Amino acid sequence: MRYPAAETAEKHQKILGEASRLFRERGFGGVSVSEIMKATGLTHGPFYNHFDSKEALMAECVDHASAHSLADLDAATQLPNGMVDYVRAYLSVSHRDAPGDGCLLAAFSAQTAQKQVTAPSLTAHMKASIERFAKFFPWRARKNADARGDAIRAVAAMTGALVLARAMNDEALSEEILREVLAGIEGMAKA
Amino acid sequence: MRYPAAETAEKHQKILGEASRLFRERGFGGVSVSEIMKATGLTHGPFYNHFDSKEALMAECVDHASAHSLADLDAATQLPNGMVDYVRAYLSVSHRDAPGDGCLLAAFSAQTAQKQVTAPSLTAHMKASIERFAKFFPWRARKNADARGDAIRAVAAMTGALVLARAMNDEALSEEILREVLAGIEGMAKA
DNA sequence: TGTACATCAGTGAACGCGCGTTCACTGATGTAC
DNA sequence: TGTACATCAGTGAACGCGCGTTCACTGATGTAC
Repeated sequence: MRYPAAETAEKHQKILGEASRLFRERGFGGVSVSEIMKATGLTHGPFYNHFDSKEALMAECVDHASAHSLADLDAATQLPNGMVDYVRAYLSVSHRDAPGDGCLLAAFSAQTAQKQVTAPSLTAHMKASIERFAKFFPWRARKNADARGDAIRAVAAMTGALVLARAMNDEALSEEILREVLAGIEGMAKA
Repeated sequence: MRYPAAETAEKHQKILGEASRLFRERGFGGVSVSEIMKATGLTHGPFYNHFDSKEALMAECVDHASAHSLADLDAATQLPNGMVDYVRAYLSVSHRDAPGDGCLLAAFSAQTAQKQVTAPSLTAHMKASIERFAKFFPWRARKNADARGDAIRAVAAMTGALVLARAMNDEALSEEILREVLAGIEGMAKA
């Protein structure tokens, strides 16, 4: 049956949101179109009223996650101590345990089978993250400061720590990874 | 037909080697049992003469890759400057472009759908890597040196850099990530 | 304002396909005598 | 040493299943008059 015009756009966003969450939790191959539509509260048929294919959805999901994530990062740049707090939240147990709402670099970077679909957005997101960190993280002042290099090192260490912490089945080690990498980045900030 | 006894063990190893390579290149879900057996030079049927299931093969593959990888790392600990050379090779373009022979932490850590199967081996591999780095990497001497913390930071940064470098579609940025993270770790070594 | 009709998102059965897995069969190898 | 037979890894067709995708149909909404 025909539905109110406003609902169509809403449902498109609902599908995107659910898919973005599920894909980050279980990977692209680990979630079926039917499952995404069920999470949205619909049957699988109308999926193709909204997206051309599962692959097209994946691409939109990476962009969707990137936009939300960058909004959080941009908010952090405007707060006093916001960037350090951002890193603390990134390397927290709660972020580790909530991949569905979490970092897209950690969730999608290793999905090599879909690199063709994800690489453009992941690359753009990486560039944006490096820029925000280079400009807004309170690097400890020093001669010839290399803010961009430090930003890359911080982002790589954060992503690696999160991915590794999620993969461990030893809680103490998992938390130690998060804690030690956090300490290293905090050490790069002004006292 | 029946085959010489020695060939059976050889074929088991051949399957393991091919699967270990393919899984690292394309992920567990990106490679079928048939494809692995074809790479081994057989039809898919006898797979079950060697392994109980695809899942059992995955578990053996992670162990197989870990054993080979730790052998390389242990060799590096015995050479003068071996650990720094190991990090250089790890953060090289050739390692980035050869995931099939490369780091299992980078290849398997983000395969969250298979965590139950991979976590024990990945955790053991992470612990072994941290220990080797803490003990054998030539950390710049200082009071109250925190070798274990430094080792964790180095391994996390290396893994993150490799995963991110592989996910980028911008060659200059990809190489910059490898180069900057390498510079950071080299800076932690004695001059 | 009221009526007749076109629209189109949602339904749910169906499609072809490739997957992991099974199995009856083959036939050279290893073994018993 | 020679013969008869049991072994069992490999073959390739077949299985059930869930996947991504398609489609004829439904029926409340929006529109034309």
